[in-house]
Amino acid sequence: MTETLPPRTSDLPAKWNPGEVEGEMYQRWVDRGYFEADPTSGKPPFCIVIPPPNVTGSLHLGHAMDHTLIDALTRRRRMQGYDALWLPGMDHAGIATQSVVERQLAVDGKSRHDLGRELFVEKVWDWKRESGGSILGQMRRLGDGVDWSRERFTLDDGLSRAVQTVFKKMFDEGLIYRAERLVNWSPALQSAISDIEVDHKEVEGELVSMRYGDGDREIVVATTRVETMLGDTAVAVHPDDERYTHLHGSTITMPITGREIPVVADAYVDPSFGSGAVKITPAHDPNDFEMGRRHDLPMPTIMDEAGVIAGTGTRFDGMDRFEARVAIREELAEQGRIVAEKRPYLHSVGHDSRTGVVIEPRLSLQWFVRVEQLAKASGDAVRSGETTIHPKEQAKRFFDWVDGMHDWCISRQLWWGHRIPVWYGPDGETVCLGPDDEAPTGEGWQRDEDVLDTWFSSGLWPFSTLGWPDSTADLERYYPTSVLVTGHDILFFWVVRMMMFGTYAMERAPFEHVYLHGLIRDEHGKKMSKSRGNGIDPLEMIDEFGADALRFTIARGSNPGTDMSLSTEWVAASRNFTTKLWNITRFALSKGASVDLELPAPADRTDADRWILGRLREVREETDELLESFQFAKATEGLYHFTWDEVADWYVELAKPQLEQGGAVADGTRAVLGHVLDTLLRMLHPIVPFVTEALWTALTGRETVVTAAWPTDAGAPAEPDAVARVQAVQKLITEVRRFRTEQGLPDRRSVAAKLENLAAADLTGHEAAVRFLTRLDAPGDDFAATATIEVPVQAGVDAASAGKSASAGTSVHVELDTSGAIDVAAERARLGRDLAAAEKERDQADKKLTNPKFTEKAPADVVDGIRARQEAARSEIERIGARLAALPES
RNA sequence: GGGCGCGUAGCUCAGCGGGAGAGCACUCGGUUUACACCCGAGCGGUCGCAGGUUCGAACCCUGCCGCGCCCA
Repeated sequence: MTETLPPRTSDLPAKWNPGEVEGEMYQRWVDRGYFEADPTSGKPPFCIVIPPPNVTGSLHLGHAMDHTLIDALTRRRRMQGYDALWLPGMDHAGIATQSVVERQLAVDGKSRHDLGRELFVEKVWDWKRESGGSILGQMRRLGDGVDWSRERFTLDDGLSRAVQTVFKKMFDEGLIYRAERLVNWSPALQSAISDIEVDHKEVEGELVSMRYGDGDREIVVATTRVETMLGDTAVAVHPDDERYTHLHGSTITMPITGREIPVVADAYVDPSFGSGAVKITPAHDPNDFEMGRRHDLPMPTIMDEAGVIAGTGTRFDGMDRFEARVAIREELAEQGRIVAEKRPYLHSVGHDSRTGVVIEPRLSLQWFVRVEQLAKASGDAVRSGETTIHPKEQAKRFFDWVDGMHDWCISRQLWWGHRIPVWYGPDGETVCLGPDDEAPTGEGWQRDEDVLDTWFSSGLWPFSTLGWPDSTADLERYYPTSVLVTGHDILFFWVVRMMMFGTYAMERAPFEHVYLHGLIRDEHGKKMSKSRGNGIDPLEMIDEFGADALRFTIARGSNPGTDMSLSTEWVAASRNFTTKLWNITRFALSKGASVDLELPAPADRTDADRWILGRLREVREETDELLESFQFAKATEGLYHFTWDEVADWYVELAKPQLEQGGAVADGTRAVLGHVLDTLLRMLHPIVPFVTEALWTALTGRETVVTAAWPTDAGAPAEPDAVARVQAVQKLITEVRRFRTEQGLPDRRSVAAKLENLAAADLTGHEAAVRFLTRLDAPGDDFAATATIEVPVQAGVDAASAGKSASAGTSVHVELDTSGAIDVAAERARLGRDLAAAEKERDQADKKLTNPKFTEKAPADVVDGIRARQEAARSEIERIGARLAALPES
């Protein structure tokens, strides 16, 4: 599999230009079939189905987030030796897609009715072929490692068979029924929609109190929707409300229509709200509908599908509902029937989430899924642990939803979608057909006109895409899928439906894990929206910074349970990271780093080698743990800091003198560099696939990192003494640099220095590294120290515990010849700051240690730790005090 | 109204019982043969407020204030 190619070291350009490389690289991955699953492979299966994007949609940051995380999971599993399948596809988006084509027709002044159903649907297919699915091309830009050979579409033949099969099964088992109900009706779409497609928003309306009836048979009712009075068929009062007892069983006369409507007694009415009497419009309000059923009231519909008043026999027929609201109020006012008006009156109103139009509850004949049993099975799958929801806080939302779910209205008054497979016969027959049944052809048979909610087919996605209802090898192997990754805002849309259908049709929940990520917001945590103009186009980010930079930003920000902020600056910072990775690899290659060299034997490793190999192992283990628990942000952050702060800033720098040294040490350094980068690039590959592919193939001369093995044994056990010595060296270097900076000694200016006490500090052999990284020259004959830095190092502490020479509290002395007087004020200030810090440290320790309760009750190791800190602080204070005293008067 | 979550450096966020951290921004210095998409050094915080538990609280508990999301 890893055919060896000639080393490409020399091909590595000075700069990483993602835009020039990514497209071609992606195509190569696809051509070589890296992303194709193989059910015959004998490897363990791992499967993720894409949360199907909408065929009309284009890639936005929400997708980018889904896809980055899914791709990271899938690529890692592939490297771990799984037969990894990420199955792509789209849903047909009934309403959205139909609307697109209807808008095109409208340009020519036509409607779908001018074309007729068959021709219109053909037109939509034409649109889909020509313009639909642009998101698929955009997924390639992101680097999605999907199996294109298994791409599916909810309206393709196989998935349509699945829809019809499950519909018939549910119909036959009484889980799907048709009924005249009050549904959420969108006058804009002229279709029913389901509960979750309705957004409830607070709006400023009006509360109008008006008087019905006359004389001793009058009653005051209040409403925010005055126009519905045309459809009132009763006034309800509480049975025990003495104000209205005399009216029970009688009728009152309606204004405008002149109809006589009954006064009914019903305990649902809250006598303390308003007048205690409620107008009842059963065909236009859910509560009134229930009341109407209880009292067997007539249910006249007073509007047409577009929300225009119709069939009331009043002059308001033909008026839009909002226009009528005003007109009727004005007429009632003229009649002196308006008792009170409260305006603005803040109340919650349902809106069609797609068009923003106010929902008009409408009495109509629709198809419903009886959800009780399905919802319970879904809840049980999570309760039993068959499916685990991450983060677990989200499980409660899931339970609340499935436990209180209403029947699901699945019919839509559209043409684009899966047409309901029910035929009505001339003698009132109702026949539901499966996909292989012959449709009745006799005289008078008619097929149901409606199509199914798109989410009916999306709900089958985890198994319909794998071949169900046929029992295919893919279905057998990849169902249930391993993980579903999606935004927490989608929980009720896909996740619940997929869970319901999976537990029903497959008798197994469709996912082992559900990972719900947060949403992407702008740099100030605000929701991105068109109206705010703060949206970021992921494709523009890819153009400007490369796909890896966008992916890295998203992965780095994706903390479970929280939304993330994103801005151009942050993507730029991620791009900087890929550049850093590029440069350290390029440096290593230029110095002959290789994966083919043997790591030096443990005894031959330098402290820097031991340290970085130990850190590599720790980071690898942490990364594994974090990725297994969907903690993408922490895993990514850990790799970022390891790469930049440890490998680049320290190991690469410490490697320079080692390489300079030549011989076995230099060879060992080349091997360690090769090993560290090999491992690091593999670990980063799932997150930043492109740059790691370019670098890893250059480093190793092998074909691809996509199918390279995930590191399982890289690095070496941590060696505390080596770690301590490297930390001591780092501290020493930093202190010298501080001194140089504050004394205004430019980096390039050579400063002669003597380093003393290195041996006592257990730092023998590190002098070259210290000199190299602090630009300190060896003392010449004319050396005359003008300043001294004393750096307490703790190298000996760990060495002592490891049985070596104890040298706790040792300081390294650096004597410098700055060729002139030093800036005493600067030095005094620097020492003063250090002294204050040490005194604060000592005071805190003193306070604790003089508190007998602390020494008695706190664990011994904590007390010991504080003692050690107190000791260190005291000697530091003493040391600084001496230094200050030794400074010349300023 | 119910539920969930969040208030930590200028901004965005980690930390969730024993030494206040990161990225970005900012200041100063730097044409160091991997990198200015960079390097080095720094500045910056009564961890929302008030109580409580504890030897010890950013972290646990209670209340309050402010904010976000979901559901009704």
